[in-house]
Amino acid sequence: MEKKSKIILPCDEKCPVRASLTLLSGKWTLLILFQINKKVMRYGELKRAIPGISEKMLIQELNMLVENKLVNKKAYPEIPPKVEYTLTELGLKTLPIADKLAEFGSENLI
Amino acid sequence: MEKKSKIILPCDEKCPVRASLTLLSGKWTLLILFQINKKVMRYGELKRAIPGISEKMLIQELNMLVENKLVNKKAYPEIPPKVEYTLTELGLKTLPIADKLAEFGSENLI
DNA sequence: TAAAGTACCTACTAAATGGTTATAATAATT
DNA sequence: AATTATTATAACCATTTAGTAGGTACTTTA
Repeated sequence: MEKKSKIILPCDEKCPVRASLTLLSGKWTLLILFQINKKVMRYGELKRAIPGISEKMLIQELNMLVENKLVNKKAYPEIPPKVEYTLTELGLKTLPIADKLAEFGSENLI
Repeated sequence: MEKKSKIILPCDEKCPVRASLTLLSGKWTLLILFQINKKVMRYGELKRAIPGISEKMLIQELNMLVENKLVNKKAYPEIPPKVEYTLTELGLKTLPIADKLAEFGSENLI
């Protein structure tokens, strides 16, 4: 009698999907990256581009993304203040993920 | 004097990225779909495949995925119980998203 | 004189997520 | 005879995440 034991390789902390999700799995994260995209976006523009997000979440996520080097922040010492956000090289590399989300959404959900 | 007004198209409830994220943005969701992949996975196998997830979250997410028709559930009326999970056609269509997450993770995070 | 716009920050509340323990029923293993 | 394995559900509390409301400091517009 043979033992049929299925080999399961557990996805631990080195699993690439898990690592990506640790960084990107928030409710708003990928949407913000997608909205910035290849553009230069100011804080207020992003706020208007993403109706429904609270100012707190937007600034919190932007700060997180800057910390994790997905987004560049350029502040001008002017009054009224002017701050521009762009994607870093690393941030640009998340766009294919957002593109797949967009593809799945438009083909199956909308 | 010209007015430079940048046109911003707000991403509302019909934005495909948003619609996808509403369904998939959880911390574990895409990881579970990725683990099931093209296989037939039992509850216990998934539990071992995703170390760190609590039983509660796993069953909660599986129920949600079944409800949203991304996952099929086949329960055998046996004792001890045996339940098999597979991806539906719709669920299979989320795999490209997980693949991009895996790609991003292995190239930039690991 | 008042309101609107700019990019935030802080305190508080609400919701989502996570963890633990207990329960079920029965076959196979120790 | 007791333990382990199986797939859940339910109750409870702790923690994390998200949302709400208000304020700051200054300028321009009405």
